Amino acid sequence: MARSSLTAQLAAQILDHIRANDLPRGQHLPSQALADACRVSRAPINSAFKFLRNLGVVRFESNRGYFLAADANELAALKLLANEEGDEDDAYFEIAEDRLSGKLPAQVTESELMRLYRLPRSRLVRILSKIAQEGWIERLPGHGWEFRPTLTDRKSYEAGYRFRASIESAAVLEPGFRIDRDAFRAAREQQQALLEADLKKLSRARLFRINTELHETIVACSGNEFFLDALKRVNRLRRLIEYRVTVDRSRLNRQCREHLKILDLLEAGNVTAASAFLREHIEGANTLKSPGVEPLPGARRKKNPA
Amino acid sequence: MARSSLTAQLAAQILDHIRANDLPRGQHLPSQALADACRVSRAPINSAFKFLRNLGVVRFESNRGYFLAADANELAALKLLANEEGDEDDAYFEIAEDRLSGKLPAQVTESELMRLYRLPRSRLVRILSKIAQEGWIERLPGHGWEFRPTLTDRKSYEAGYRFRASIESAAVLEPGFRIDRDAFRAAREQQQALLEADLKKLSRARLFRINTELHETIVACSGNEFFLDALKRVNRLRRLIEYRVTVDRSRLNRQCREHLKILDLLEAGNVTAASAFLREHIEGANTLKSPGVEPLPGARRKKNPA
DNA sequence: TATTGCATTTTGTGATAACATACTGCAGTA
DNA sequence: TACTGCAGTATGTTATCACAAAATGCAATA
Repeated sequence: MARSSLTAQLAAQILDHIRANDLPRGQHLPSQALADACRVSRAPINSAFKFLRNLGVVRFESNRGYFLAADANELAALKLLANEEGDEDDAYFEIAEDRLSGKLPAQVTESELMRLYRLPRSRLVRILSKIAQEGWIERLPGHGWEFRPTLTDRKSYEAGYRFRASIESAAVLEPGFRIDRDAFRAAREQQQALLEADLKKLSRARLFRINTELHETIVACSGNEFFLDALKRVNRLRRLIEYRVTVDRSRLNRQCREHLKILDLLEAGNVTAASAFLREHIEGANTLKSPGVEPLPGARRKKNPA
Repeated sequence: MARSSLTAQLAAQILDHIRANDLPRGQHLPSQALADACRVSRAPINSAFKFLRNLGVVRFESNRGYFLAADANELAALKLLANEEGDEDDAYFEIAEDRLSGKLPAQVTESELMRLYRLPRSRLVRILSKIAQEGWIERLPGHGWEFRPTLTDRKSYEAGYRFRASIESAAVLEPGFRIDRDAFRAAREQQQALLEADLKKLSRARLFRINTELHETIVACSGNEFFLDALKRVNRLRRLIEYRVTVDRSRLNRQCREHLKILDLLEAGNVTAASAFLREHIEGANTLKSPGVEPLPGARRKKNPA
């Protein structure tokens, strides 16, 4: 189920919904209610239900609809099912990977990419637009696209850290900053769990996700969507790069403790201290990591003089 | 020439190039050199030359190519030709206008928009992607798109100001901050000219552009592309909104003087003071303006209970 | 020797049609 | 009365084709 069909997405969303509301076994699940919650019509919801029925999550009764066949707790294990890496297109990651590893030159044409990744134009264009929006590719005025150094350049990597330090420390000082108690509690539990868990066993992807989620949760409390958007944008880029960075797992323990301290400071209402500490925390993370990212050749468009 | 054909764009770029390099009358203009500079092949460059020949800017000699028919100074007046609002799609502005004025509901479908604006799907999709990237529309999981409140909400407007204040004041403190002397001189001249000009005669669009250019010039000096990108993103949104805001022209004079003071502080190497003053400057601009933006009805997807 | 001119190849766009998917309203059912 | 089931409609996706635009290589020329 790697493909990002609407059905799979919705199935995951339905599971989340069940867990979030802690629904009991046997609970009726009206299509329309779910449809409203997911902002689609009943059709794709029903399709997702069929999918979940095959998994034994829900039970079907003719003319009565779908009913929960297990309670919320029993579904915990299913979380990973369709969710890891979410709604992202596979080809997107392939392109990112190939660019980072240098397989893709700096300049490419659409048809070249269509051939390479066996994509229909529509999908490719959507992916390229997304990448352009993330800032690491650019449409040339004539034909073709050009990768920008953002992804592959060491300096950009560090610039991203400084940017994060700035906006995150500013975000907690926003006048509209209000702590989201539930989110904070969840974040705290997650960090605690991390401290106790075997850090060596967690995948990089998971570690990264937990880390960024914490930071984004904090910035979301600012009530200023511009800060949150900006942070999410940097993090989307980082997600691609951090895979190639050697994770210093010995630092993770300290990182968790710092995260908890930030939550403490914020909950104590000490936003000034939290702001300063956030900055330190982020800048510290940068200087200690050593990205294995080298500048890429970046082939010129025209023939090079030999 | 409202359409953004590559030819027109390149013609404008060629004029810029001539002016920037202060080329003398009679100068030979090799196609390939221009093509390289503009990152396209000779074909569209030649097409742009043909266009410029009709305007009398260049002269043509068989088998020898194009030659400049006037010197750089004489071209000053031509600047406005294809340049005002640049490479933007007209339909983009229509959609923005209709959304801001409430003609477009919160939820729309692609074909609805195709009909309304007589656009082929490809162009519409490109526009919508751009808008999505700017953050004021969002793809629904099923069919259709939903406008986000970013554009129409008063609180978002103010959040944007605070965000700008944060990133701009942080940007000048970046370790890589280096003043771009040429850009600073140009900016200074422009502000001076503004002080002396009849402020009532300048169009809003022009005032806005000059203002944002100054701020973006400063942030560009930070050498950190994340700050610049973030600023540009907010400004793209602001551009759409500020058209509906009553410009307080009595404030423009003070604004110019503040701009000059910021440049002074930076050139004196006093980045700390510049940073603080930038923040004041931006936040001051916000509290004094009164946007005529009201929250829009934002029609629900499903039937509302009466 | 650098540049143009031109023919050829490649790329991207718009239009159209076939198909899959999503939406909606209403009759039927618990 | 609230929901499902289903049929009809609308929407979006993919494939394909013809055409326009851009890129490229090479002969001709200053």
